[in-house]
Amino acid sequence: MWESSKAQDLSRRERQVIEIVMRRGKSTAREIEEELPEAPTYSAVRSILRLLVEKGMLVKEKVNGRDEFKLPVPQAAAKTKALHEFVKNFFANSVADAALALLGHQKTKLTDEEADQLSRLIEEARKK
Amino acid sequence: MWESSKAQDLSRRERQVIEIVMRRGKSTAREIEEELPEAPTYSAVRSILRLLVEKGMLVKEKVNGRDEFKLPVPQAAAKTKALHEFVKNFFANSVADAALALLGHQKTKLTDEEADQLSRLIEEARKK
DNA sequence: ATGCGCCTGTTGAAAAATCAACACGTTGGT
DNA sequence: ACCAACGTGTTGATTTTTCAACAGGCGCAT
Repeated sequence: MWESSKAQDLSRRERQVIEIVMRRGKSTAREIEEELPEAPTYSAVRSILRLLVEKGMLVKEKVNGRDEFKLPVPQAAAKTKALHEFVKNFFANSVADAALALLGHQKTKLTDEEADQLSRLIEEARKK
Repeated sequence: MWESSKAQDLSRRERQVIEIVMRRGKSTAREIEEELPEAPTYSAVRSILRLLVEKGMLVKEKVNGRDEFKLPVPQAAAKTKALHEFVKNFFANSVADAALALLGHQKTKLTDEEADQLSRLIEEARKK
């Protein structure tokens, strides 16, 4: 009977914490404390983590008697979902526009493997 | 002496408003009210807008005696910047990973023109 | 010109987020 | 087994955010 908790509803600190966990895959409270901008006390970090667990945005797991925090879904899937959510919000859901903004006018360099993979995906997505 | 105001520092409501303006390019308070999830009163929306202007995150402009709100920088640039910020936070700054997540495993369809543009960008980014 | 409807800006109350202090439990070294 | 250091969970105070009520202004139709 608790809420589904959209990312939209997260507060500033909660968002920052989720981002760290998304990037790292899993984290201890101490690691999050170290990465948080304007980091508060360790104790405060714990409070935020507890709230996120209550909201179902993170799951807590004992590892060697210590707490580790992870996303309730596989990291890769969560990141992909977040990216598409972002594209929906900022690029009116146009994946093409977003991809162009991502790859265009940039000193981005791709390995041959990456470039080949992307080319293949593009051909698959090309409308018949 | 005023703050630089990173997107990181925005509160939940402020973020929602900025996203709307990013997507629309410009907005009146009334338009924002209509798009906000769990919309509060018009008056409350105005309060949030005023704060955002004070922080320099939005600029206010009189159009026909009415207020319109825009980003202080061109919309396209702001969106691209936000996207790269996102990639930095969620994909450890790997544009390639993000692009793969964006285009991969998706029912995304690209027009020939879009596909051609993207292919060209990829070849430009391919390491020599 | 007058009134009506909408827009505007200010203020302070209500709610939420943020934070740190504290008490307690656990680990690990000696 | 002991102690110190560190991890944990709870609580309540402080700060920030969120919100709506209100007072006044502007445009527009009559």
